[in-house]
Amino acid sequence: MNIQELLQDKFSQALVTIGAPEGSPVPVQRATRAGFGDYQFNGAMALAKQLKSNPRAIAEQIVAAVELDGIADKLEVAGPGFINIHLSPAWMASQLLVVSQDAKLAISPVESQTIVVDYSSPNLAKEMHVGHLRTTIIGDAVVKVLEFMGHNVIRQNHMGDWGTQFGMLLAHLSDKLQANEVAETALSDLEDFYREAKVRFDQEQGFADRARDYVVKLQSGDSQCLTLWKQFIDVSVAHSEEVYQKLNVSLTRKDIMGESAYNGDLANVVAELKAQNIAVEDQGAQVVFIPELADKEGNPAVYIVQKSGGGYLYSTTDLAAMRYRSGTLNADRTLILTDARQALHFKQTEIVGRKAGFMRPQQTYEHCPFGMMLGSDGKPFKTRSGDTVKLVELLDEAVERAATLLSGRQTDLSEDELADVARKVGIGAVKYADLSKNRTTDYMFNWDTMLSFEGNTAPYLQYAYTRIQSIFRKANVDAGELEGHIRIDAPQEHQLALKLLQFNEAINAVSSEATPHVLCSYLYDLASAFMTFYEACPMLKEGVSDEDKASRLALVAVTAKTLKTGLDLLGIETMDKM
RNA sequence: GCGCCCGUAGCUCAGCUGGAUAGAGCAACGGCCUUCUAAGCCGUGGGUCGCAGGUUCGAAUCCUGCCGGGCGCGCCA
Repeated sequence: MNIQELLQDKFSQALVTIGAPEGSPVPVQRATRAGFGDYQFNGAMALAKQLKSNPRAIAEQIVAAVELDGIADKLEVAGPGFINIHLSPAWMASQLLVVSQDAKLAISPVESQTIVVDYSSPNLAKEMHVGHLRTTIIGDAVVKVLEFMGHNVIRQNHMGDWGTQFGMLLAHLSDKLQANEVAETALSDLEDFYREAKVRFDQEQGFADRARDYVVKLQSGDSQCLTLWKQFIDVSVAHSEEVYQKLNVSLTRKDIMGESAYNGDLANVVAELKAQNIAVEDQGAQVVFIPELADKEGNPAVYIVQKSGGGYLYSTTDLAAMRYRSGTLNADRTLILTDARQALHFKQTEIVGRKAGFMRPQQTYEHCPFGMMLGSDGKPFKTRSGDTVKLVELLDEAVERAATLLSGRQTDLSEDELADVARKVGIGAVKYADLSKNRTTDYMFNWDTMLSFEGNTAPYLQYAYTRIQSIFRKANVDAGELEGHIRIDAPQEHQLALKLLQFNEAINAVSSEATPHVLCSYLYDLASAFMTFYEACPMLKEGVSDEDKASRLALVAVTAKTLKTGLDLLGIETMDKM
């Protein structure tokens, strides 16, 4: 249980005591500014209205009734009837002791669920570009947080490895191999390869027909065609694995469940929809009419599950995926991280799938949308030459910039250590820049913002961590062996301790809303509270009492542990020196 | 035309289960290193929270209507 829940519990009991109507809200929230305590209870005003009484008098009654002995030092009624809650330093210290002794930082236990997270899902026909960054790293952070909380998480990399464009690519690859090229070489640059194939498709006589022929053969399981397809997929998957590795993302080959995996089930999906009279034939295609999404004239939305030519669409694949996740994987929740343009599609898929019984009512289907990446001109992000920016290139540039910055600094790090720090700082900066935003609308891509190392950035958090490690080195202590006698005295110690105890609240928010940016801003606040503490509360300087030193080292040890845990969950690496 | 999302400081963004004087970072300006690592700290300036109504003791947050932008609406994914 986190502090907020604990206080809500206490206040809701107090409300019963003073005879408040049943079901009255219990608005406990973090204090909005310094001087208003640590938390506040804001329910007195609304209650006074209902009870036709004076809000300050109600607040006084609640203060008298609430049992916070040992938890809060002081409760004060302020303004129209706010109750400001000042937590007891001794209680906070005792809570920190619990946190410091628990590997999971005393994260509140939850009922373990099976949660499927569909993320990254690149199109294998092309190289991963900056547009894939969001789904990949947000998804990975969400997955790690859920696992940290004790859930059974199943990653699903729903790769785009199937579809009409592969006909063109396979025809082109086939020719390359005929000319004795090796697949790896031919596909070393997927963008170039795609462009070449496209040019031939548009211009070369007979090529388009061959391409279409390949699609049919592929989907009907022609073995020669499948071999060719498999070669292409292998090389392309290797490309994305290179990116995953650079990004420090936890996806592996066993998490791949591409569109092709559902190919054999698509006919069943349509047959079942037809059998249930959910899908009907219209203009030669198999469609589902969705009255729930009708326009004002009553025309239902149309959801096509099979083309008039017999081909299947991504709607069919997503229904098959839904059924697989619900049935075979037995998911309590399914989270799908894609860009916002697909919102309607997933809304429709859910309606149709539920109607068909492809998932159980209590299972959730949660589309987690986000905006597209735009250039500074407000248009979809492209390089000057009009290409998309490859993810690998962005990452390499980030590491290079970090290395340049490092080379200008005084350091006792070896070459290898410098390279390692540059990598962690560069990659961390890129990830944090994206993870820390929660826009469902489009957002601007900016090299300088993305590769910035100052202010609210990953290096700031990494730097806070290394400062603590540096203290431990100088003090010659092992953080794990510190005695936990924390005494909270200075206001900077109080703020830092408070922040540490709120880790729980941040984690909960990430898991329920799939919003890692809450964790980012929590960690930034924490690092910031530490920096302030660091300036104000010396540990190893002359004149510091042994007692202060021990207490502050212990406090800082919990800080380091929390920072590291939080950054790990975000997929951002820490280091001892930088 | 209908639907979804959005409009907060010069820029990029938090805040939106309604709570006190709307917050960060960058940019600008002024301080702080013979150092518990200045990738830092402290401070100053900067906002009719798109506009107008409504609900409320209280609205950036909820409701309605406008204005502005993005996206989506039958055989791409």
